[in-house]
Amino acid sequence: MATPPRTRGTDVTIRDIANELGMSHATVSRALNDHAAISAATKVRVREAAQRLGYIPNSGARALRRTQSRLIGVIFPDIQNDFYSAAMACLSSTMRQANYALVLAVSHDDADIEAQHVRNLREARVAGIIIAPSTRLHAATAELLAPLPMVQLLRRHALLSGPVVGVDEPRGIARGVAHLANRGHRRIAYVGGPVVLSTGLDRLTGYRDGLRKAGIALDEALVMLGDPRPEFGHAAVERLMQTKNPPTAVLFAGSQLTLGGLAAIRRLDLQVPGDLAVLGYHDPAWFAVWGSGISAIRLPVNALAAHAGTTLLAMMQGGPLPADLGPARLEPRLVLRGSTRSRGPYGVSKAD
Amino acid sequence: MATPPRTRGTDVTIRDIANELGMSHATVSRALNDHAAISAATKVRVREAAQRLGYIPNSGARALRRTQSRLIGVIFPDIQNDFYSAAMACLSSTMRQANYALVLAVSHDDADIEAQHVRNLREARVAGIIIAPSTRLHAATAELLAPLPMVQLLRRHALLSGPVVGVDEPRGIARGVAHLANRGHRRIAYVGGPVVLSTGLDRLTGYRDGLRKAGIALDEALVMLGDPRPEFGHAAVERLMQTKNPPTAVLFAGSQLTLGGLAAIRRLDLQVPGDLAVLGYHDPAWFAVWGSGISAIRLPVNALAAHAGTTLLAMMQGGPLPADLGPARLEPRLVLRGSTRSRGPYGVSKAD
DNA sequence: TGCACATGTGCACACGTGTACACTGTTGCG
DNA sequence: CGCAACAGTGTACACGTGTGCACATGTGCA
Repeated sequence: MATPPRTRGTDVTIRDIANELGMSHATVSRALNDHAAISAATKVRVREAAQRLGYIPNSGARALRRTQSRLIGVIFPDIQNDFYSAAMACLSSTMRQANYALVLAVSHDDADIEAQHVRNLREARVAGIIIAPSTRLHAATAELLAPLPMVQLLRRHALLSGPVVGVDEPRGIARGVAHLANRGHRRIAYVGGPVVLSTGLDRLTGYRDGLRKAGIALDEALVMLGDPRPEFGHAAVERLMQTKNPPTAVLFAGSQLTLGGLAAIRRLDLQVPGDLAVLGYHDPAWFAVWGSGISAIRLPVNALAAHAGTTLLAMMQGGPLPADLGPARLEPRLVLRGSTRSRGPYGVSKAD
Repeated sequence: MATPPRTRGTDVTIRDIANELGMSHATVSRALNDHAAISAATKVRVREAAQRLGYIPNSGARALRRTQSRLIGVIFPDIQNDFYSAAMACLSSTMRQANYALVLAVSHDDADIEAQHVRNLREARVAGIIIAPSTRLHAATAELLAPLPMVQLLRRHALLSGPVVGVDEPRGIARGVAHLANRGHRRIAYVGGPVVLSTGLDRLTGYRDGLRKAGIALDEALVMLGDPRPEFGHAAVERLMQTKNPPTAVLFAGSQLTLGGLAAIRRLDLQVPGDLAVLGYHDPAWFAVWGSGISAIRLPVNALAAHAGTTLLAMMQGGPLPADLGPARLEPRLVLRGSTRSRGPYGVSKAD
């Protein structure tokens, strides 16, 4: 040993490997990156030494050199929402297989928090972004995001560019309305999120379309719009049932709203579907076990997340997007359960 | 302009700012870091120029120099589980305020996937780890984690060191058993996860303790242990109710198990609590709206996550842990609802 | 005037990795 | 035998940031 091993107290570097094997760090670097100009024997020796010394590449340094990190930013308004947590699980698998790590930023639908997250993500030099933008996203945030490969998931925001991977919201809701109308309902209430949200507006549009097609006049008193949290769902149902001409069915355009609405239904001691039929959104797992089951407009969350992830990977490659990737508008599916069963005398009809 | 502005097509650096202001990049660096030896006037000029040019610090380069990143790895077995998604939301807030970003790794309770994640996290030079270790965590993974500041959340693993922030599992379950016994139940079934999991073992211990204190003999036929997913909960209930001496109450030691169990209960058309009382775990939001409500052993998830986060932050500071931080064993709380109401003739007793 | 001292800034190097270019040694061919 | 071609490796610099040290300037005092 001419020079004592470097004892910086920090990690093993390619220089340490080079010293160990008596060669230069350039050779080590090339060997580890499977460069063509390195002999197979050298590669084996280098890999073996790296293993033995416990070498762990420094991805920060690598990113600095390559001006390209292996991080992807995911910006969601609410990770406790079943849709987003399922999407996150799916994205995690997709991205892990491509050797990317996910940086999760929860915005709580607050534009200021979102702005701070975006700033942090840009400082970390993330290679791409998957975002369900907050309702009132700042223009400055949009500007900060503009240069990055980005896919919008479920929600879209006018200030953002890049492909949107979502569902045909109006059609999904309209189908739900049609289903309720077929069950004989004429007074169908709608409880939804704010129309400043793209999803909020699209779903409301679907509600109107559905009513029109069913030949039902829109009754403004049956439309409740507010923030998409359980509390509002609760308040909305209470207000709806207090009117002198209450609805016979209610469509919740969000799983959190459904949750709150069901609490009100329980508090008012209403029978489902006898007193009030319920159609939910997003179909979290517990919908299946609630009472005789809650019918739902189910979003294909896995397909959405997988498509968004694959699209982003393709965008980061830089080439043109393959035909089967890019913006997408998938179809929600109606899942029928007990909460919208026909209003027969005993509520027992199972036929559609 | 003596030299044309550098047009590398990449980001603005402190050198660009220095050129703009006719000073050296060292001064810019010090100004941005609020170094004492820089005049206030210079700091203002530098900040203003940084803002104007759209400078975004490169945290990778900064981490390289400081050998300290602003990333924290979070390793959870399942992000769709209400407990972990709630914990994630809470951690996200805590860490954002301390200017750390969270890298989320979902292990699906698979040691191989977990190992790959840990490897990636170490390559990213995360400053710390919050982990709910997988059941069969590899020894090599433990070794890879050893040098990092780390907090184990909810679950603990023998191969890992560092403080564990969890709950008093045996006590929580024992209280639940006591509650059921007080309601007159003598045949109390237990559906839980595998005992290789620390939580699985602790909860089973609590069940045994609870029975003993209530003077009830353990009936092995009423104990169902398997993997903690809904499917097993479903199968467990079906098997329990097929026996010639079925239980009158069942305690699910996991929210996913409860979900599956309720599906079976619905399928067998059992009345709750008339035919079978149900006590759940984790208390996700929908427990409150299911039927007349599902009683639950509620984990203080926000307190747990906040404590884990704060503890990790303190550990990363490097100093000794303050007295109020470090390992913790919080108390679960019993939340009583309709699913464990007294078995009176009409099941109407609301007392206790 | 000469010196000590405080204040503010620049120079040069370091962090770990990747790569253009130069260099060495070997082989093939005229 | 001389030279070109080639494989394999080393040297040197770059990526963006932080910091020890030296240096310049200004002030107060002997």
